Amino acid sequence: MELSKNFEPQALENKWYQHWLDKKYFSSTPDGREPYTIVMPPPNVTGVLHMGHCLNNSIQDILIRYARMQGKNACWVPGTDHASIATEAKVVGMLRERGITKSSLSREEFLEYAWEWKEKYGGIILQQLKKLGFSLDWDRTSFTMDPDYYQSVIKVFIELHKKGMIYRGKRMINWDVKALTALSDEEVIRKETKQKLYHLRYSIHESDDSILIATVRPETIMGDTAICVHPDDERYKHLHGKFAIVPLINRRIPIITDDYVTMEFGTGALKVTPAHDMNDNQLGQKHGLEVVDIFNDNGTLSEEAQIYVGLDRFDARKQIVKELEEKEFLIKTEDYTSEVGYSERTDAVVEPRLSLQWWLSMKDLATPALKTVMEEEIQFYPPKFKNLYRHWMENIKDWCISRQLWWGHRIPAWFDEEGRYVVASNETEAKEMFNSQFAIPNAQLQQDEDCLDTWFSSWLWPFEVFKGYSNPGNKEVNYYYPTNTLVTAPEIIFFWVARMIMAGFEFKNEKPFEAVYFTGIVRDKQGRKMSKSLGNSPDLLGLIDQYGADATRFGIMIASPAGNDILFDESSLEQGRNFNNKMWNALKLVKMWDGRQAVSGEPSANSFPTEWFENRLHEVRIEVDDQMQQFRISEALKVIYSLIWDDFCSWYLEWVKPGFEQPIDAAVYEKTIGFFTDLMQLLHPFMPFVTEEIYHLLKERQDDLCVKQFAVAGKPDTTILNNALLLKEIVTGLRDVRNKQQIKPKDSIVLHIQTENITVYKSIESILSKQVNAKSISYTKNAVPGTITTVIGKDQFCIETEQPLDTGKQKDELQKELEHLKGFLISVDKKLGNEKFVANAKPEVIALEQKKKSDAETKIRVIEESLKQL
RNA sequence: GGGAGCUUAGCUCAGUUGGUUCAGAGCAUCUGCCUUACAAGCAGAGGGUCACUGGUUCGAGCCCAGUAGCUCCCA
Repeated sequence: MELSKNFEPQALENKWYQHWLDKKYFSSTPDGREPYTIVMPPPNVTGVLHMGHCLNNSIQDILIRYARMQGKNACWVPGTDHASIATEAKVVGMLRERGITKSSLSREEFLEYAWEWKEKYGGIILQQLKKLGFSLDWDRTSFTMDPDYYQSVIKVFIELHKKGMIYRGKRMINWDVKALTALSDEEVIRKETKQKLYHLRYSIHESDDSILIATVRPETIMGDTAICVHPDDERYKHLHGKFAIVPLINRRIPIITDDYVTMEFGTGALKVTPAHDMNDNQLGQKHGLEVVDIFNDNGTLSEEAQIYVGLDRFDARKQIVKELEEKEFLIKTEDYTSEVGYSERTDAVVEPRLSLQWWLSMKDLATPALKTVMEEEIQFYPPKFKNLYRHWMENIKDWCISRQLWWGHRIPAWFDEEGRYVVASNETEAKEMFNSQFAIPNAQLQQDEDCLDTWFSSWLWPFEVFKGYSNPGNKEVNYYYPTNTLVTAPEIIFFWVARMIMAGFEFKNEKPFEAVYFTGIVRDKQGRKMSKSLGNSPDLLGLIDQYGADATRFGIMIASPAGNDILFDESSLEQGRNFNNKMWNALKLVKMWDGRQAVSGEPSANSFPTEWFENRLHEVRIEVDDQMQQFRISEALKVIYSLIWDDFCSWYLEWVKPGFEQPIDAAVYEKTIGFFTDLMQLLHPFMPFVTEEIYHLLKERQDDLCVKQFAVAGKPDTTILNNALLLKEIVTGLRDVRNKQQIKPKDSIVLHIQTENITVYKSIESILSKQVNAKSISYTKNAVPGTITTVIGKDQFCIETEQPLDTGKQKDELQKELEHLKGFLISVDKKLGNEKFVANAKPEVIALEQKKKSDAETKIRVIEESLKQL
């Protein structure tokens, strides 16, 4: 069989993915095995694959594949989220391109377009995930607006309303004047913005006096209902209890005092506009101020403003500044920079606004959800996020669950013309309720126009993907719920994670998952978050084409410690690609031995490498198990990477490699194939394609690596592991000497070893001579004159070479090491001489120090002897 | 203003209850190699006052306090 020069991933990936699907390896049904369940954080239907998805889902795939290979019934559920704001924006955009405005359509017509859009584009991201080899149970693909799911969301609303937890309330909200919707705080992006601070003169009622206020929003003066100063501010004490006159509209407003005001800022006098500023609103409530709302929902001035009615807020600002200036109310303008909120979706400046919205009371929901995390019934990885979570949960605010959108779950509330309402699952039921509650038969009812916040549906995800709410107690939800692990980004810890935990307890009486693994945020080389607007996200599909899916997975995982941001750099994908080639070439080497084997008379001759590697595998298996249990996934990958590249390729294969055109011992060959197989299995969850391919090329097989079960790791033999460490150390040390003495790789040496441990050396002699190109190895009691001497461990090595010796250089090297050792010995002696150390330290620590001492002493003696010889 | 976190090699980061022979990896750098699996490679090497200052301890990169710089979240 001819193997290509390098590993070529492209064709293999599709082949294997299709094979796995055909074999239904990713499908799960409840059975007697222990389940291992992950529900995928559903990406937006508007989404296209980006680095965040790649990282997030790679981790999930690794966990799922690892669990599957451990014999668990692994179930990974895919799906998408309807994303009301984002999707509605996309649909509106699509309609605009076709020359259709949303307002010209009925709700039903609009939704038809929206579904059309969803059917066409909504599945793209799921298709893209297949490219990365993710082992999702596709038959379980869910969508937050699937019919059953939709009904569950509505029922949940009704249930919570019945419990009195949902209410309507006028609240200050973040209003997006472009999307005409309320935004949660989290959907508002604060940006440093250059503005102007206008100093305006308000005259005092029935007086020639006046007061200066400073504001960045002069267009809101028509909504002013007070001026507030600090009670201790000497400048304004004479004005306490008086009234000021709002310029241009001449409204009389009180001058109030509150220590909320910062005396040093601006003029120390604050105009209070309760309808249009969060802080002013609180101040207004505290002081019982009038509320004058001067804006329409699209950000234009309303009748209440009296002037400039119908003009946009920013145009109005310009006009008003001009008029204020002309009428000499504007005293001063200065540059000022502060944070302004922008809509995440439309980038419009967010308008704080009073609005009648639906709210969910959170206090009772938060209590068990906080407790379960604090008591580690749900574990956070890394645990530092517990603090953040606690802080948020302890200061939780009610959740505004209504959105002024059509795409989503329509709020099941019916109103009559007088504004009375009932919450019901349909209109018929609503009419009955109107009859019984208000004694109005056959009322004329109108359903609420608004939709529910998307998170109000996705918080049900962990159980509703198994129909745990719509069909409670069914076999599937009983088997898979609670799920095992949630993998998500820390930025949605409040939006989603916290709320899923609340929903779990509220509707299932049980936590939704056992552990939450928070990934980092993927940033570019300069540390900027990857985003569409910055255009700094790499083309992921392009990268997969270029490097292969395995290399892409490797590249993103190797640099991704739990919970820390990762700076994405293409060079780590290169590293992944090189790793593929390394394994591919190792395969080529091993395949060369196929059919070139001999049954050796003495199997023990070559037993050291195989015995060592077997134990090394045990050791690493245990380590990887431990790392995986702690979600130290990139560490686990690093350990496997180094096991394959360094231990297997660089050491083991070199040790067992036969001479040119020589046969290999058949037993060693068999073991080597076995080791290679074990390595591929260990790496498979991380890099599924290349490992499956090599698995099948190593040997004719009927089964697939994808579902091959891990054997239980044996107990490693430390003696042989330590002997190998010694051998490696000696080889490296001698190669270093060769390098420093400029002995050409092709020139052989004669090695004399002075040691008390000849038995160990005998077992590694042949490997040693091969690795350092030694013609012969002999053992000696005394240093050999005319040789290069080096000390490794406690043993002395004399290197005989035809090269002329540089004794000066040799002496310097030995001298340097001697000094270092002496210094070291002093520090160890000091430690051992310290009574407190001997009294307090653990016995094994003391024993260790004593070993250090005797080792150092031996080594010093050996070096001093060598120096004498020179 | 409140809260959280970070600062370890030129760069990006590991470093698990404080205790191996002066702190690890990848990339980058330097030296030598076309050695028959691999130059996308092999064999070596250099490089760090663990931000700073104190404290606890026999012992601190790790624990505590303070200082400086940076980042994020909330108001």
